[in-house]
Amino acid sequence: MLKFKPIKQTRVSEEVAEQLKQSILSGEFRSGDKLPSERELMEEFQVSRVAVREALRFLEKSGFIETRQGASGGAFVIELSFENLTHAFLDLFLADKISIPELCNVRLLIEPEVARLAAENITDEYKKKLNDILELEDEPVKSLSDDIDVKTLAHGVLAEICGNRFLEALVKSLMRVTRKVIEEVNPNTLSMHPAGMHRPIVEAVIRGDAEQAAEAMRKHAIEFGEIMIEMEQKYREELGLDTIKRQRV
Amino acid sequence: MLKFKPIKQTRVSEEVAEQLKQSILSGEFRSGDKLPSERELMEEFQVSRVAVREALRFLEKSGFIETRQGASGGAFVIELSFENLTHAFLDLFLADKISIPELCNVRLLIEPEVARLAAENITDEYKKKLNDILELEDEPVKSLSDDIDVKTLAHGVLAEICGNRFLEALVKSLMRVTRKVIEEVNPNTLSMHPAGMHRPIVEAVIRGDAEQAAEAMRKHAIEFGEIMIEMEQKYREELGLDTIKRQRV
DNA sequence: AATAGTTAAACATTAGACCAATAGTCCTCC
DNA sequence: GGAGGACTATTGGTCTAATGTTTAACTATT
Repeated sequence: MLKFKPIKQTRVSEEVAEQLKQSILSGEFRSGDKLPSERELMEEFQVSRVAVREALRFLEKSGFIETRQGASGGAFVIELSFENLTHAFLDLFLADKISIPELCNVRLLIEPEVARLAAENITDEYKKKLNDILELEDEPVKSLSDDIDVKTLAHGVLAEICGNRFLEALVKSLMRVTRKVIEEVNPNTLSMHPAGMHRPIVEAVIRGDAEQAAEAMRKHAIEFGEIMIEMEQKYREELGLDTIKRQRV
Repeated sequence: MLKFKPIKQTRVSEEVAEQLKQSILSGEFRSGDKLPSERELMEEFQVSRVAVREALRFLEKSGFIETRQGASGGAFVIELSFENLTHAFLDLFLADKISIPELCNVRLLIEPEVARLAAENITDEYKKKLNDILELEDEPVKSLSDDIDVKTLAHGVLAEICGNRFLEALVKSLMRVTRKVIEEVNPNTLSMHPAGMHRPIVEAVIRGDAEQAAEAMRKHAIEFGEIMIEMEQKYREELGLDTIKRQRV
């Protein structure tokens, strides 16, 4: 009894994209390198330029390359970032596959651990940076955007300190999503919480007190979560939507 | 002094994609609906067919639509899944932006909490399902693939029970990445750990014992992490690569 | 020396044609 | 009357060729 393999029907552009992706991942092309021009690729792969372009768009959306127009332009390999992670989170959120409480509870789970690790791995260099952040946070803010920038900074730096790049990417992505949510739901309010609210966390990290850092972050995350949930309920009331049930970890 | 706004230069296909995406997110097109054909969209947007196609490829890659060929084919809106999340994780991994220890440590952080929540939210219906899983795990396995399938099942169901769709998506994505890593690094070994190893976790969840469930999962995650790290080191030795330093949470 | 114009390389977009897959219709031949 | 096959229309997939746009480097002019 012969067993036939099903014909896999793939798009030309997908095969091209796959080969290029492998080339990049294998190190044949490194960050900063320029891929061959569309016309060269077209000859090499023996496909039309349209196919090459679709493949390049795919790689671009995946975050592997960027394309520049004009002379000395082309497709350049770039360092893969966690941009895609952020987009994936954001899309899930926009499509109502994730709610604000669910988002906040995940942050509540992750961020205290990040603070704990940061306290354990803190270096003198980062101590200085954290001190600068404390000063920044005490200054009066001008706009919501600036405010979020500063508030974001503390979490981001802690994530960098924690020594786990995966956690770092997760935290930074979650922060960006949170930011987008705030901007959409509450674009007019200047600030939702008093200045210097990260002080207890940051100070504990600087001291190297892991337990205290985790506990302070936990408190902060809970408080922040409450604010977010309230904010959303008010928003939904304004729009006449159903309010949703609270959920806690 | 007049202030000019810089000309925003966006690709045609991106604008088309953006408008279509908004239409989908706003509910104008729902899951299962068919978007207009490429030729219709081309007339409506007043752009070329190539531009429309690039936009559709983007939406397809983002997980919003799928395209079918032939008569009564076209671009159909589908339910957004966490597929993208998985790809984002996997790409970061393939590009060496995430290591196995980092991955395992994140799982070690998340999964015990999932087990705890599952124990708190367990229903009779899921109790039955978990009992079935226990039976399945006791059976002898035939292939690595089947083995992973079964092992994966327990984690996945717990994630479903936990009541936080974001956590569920994260856990399932992390599992898929883990699976890919195992398949790449250790394609020949049948099983890495004894059958029925999820029993303590699942039983605790069925009992509704949150603390015990979390603790059992923690133990399992640590054990599993050790195995993964060993497996990788052996793999790297075989290939003559540098071994990497252990890292723990 | 600074500015303005020119050119060439590369991506961006368009138009039109043809191929391939698929569902429905119709038609012929038992 | 029914089954199988041929035909057709629709729709995505791909290709070719031409033109537009952007950019950097070069050149000429004042």
